[in-house]
Amino acid sequence: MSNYESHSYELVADCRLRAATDLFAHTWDPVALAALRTGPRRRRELRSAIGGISDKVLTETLHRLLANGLVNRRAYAEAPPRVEYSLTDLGESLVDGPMRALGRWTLEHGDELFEAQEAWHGRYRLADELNGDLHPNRA
Amino acid sequence: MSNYESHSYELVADCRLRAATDLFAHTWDPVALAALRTGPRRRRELRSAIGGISDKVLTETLHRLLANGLVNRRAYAEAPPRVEYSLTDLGESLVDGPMRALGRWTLEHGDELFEAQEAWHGRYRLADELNGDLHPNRA
DNA sequence: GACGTTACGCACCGATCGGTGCGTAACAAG
DNA sequence: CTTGTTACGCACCGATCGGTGCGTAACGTC
Repeated sequence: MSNYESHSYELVADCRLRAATDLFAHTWDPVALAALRTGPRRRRELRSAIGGISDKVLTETLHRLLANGLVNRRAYAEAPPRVEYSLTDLGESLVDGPMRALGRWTLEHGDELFEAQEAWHGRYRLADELNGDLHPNRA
Repeated sequence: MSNYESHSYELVADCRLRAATDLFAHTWDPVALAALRTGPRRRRELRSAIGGISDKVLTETLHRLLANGLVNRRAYAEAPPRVEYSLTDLGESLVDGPMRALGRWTLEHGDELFEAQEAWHGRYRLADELNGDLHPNRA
């Protein structure tokens, strides 16, 4: 972070982009946000709506979303406990801005993505391609 | 993945969204894509343009982008070696679709995000808030 | 012949990520 | 009085992530 060469400034300074992409860095964070797009949900509802997340990780995920100001938390003094999570204004702007754009992209280009992944699938390793491509005088 | 309750179907089936967010899951992948938005670049140029990435991780990053069909790789049989990376059509569609949306969001709401993060910063831990909020009859 | 450059590979390492399992405080229902 | 429910916490664990350091094949330069 302390080394600024001529070129590096362009993207290191664009850390604002990283601040945004980091919001998608953890597996379940975007899914949890998407699960909240229809309105407030209790913790238990979220768990089943997401499907496949562990209890501990759900806590961590919600903690991050709270820390990033993307969701609100309301606890009611009832028994059994009742806690509702909902999107903040900031969270909503993220969901129906960039995340909706991601959704559209997946609808339009998802097949291409899957085809590309399938086409690669183990058949080429970088080393192999290198030895045939960069050093063709071998063999 | 084998357990389908009533609610879970909604989002587990929306794994297409996860397929997209997973493209942003690794720290440097989106940065590398952004670095290629202006045209083809040699590996060394990318390294300094990105700034802060290690040599090994750059290799892994490019390998993933290749495997996902987001970038092309062209090797010239020269010495010293010369390899150029560029965006595929799929990669370009991702960059100037969702990634540009992310960029716009950061420009508009980046400050709110940073404020929220700063406001949280260590002052509240979830456990503390819980003991004051959910169990107010204590103390 | 020693040296530098480029684009890698490989061994090793600490930190983080996500998962499992178990405990708990509060109350309501049987 | 035992059992169930909810929303957590905590200890532990294997896998993955990103970083460091070192080696190498090919060739041009001095």
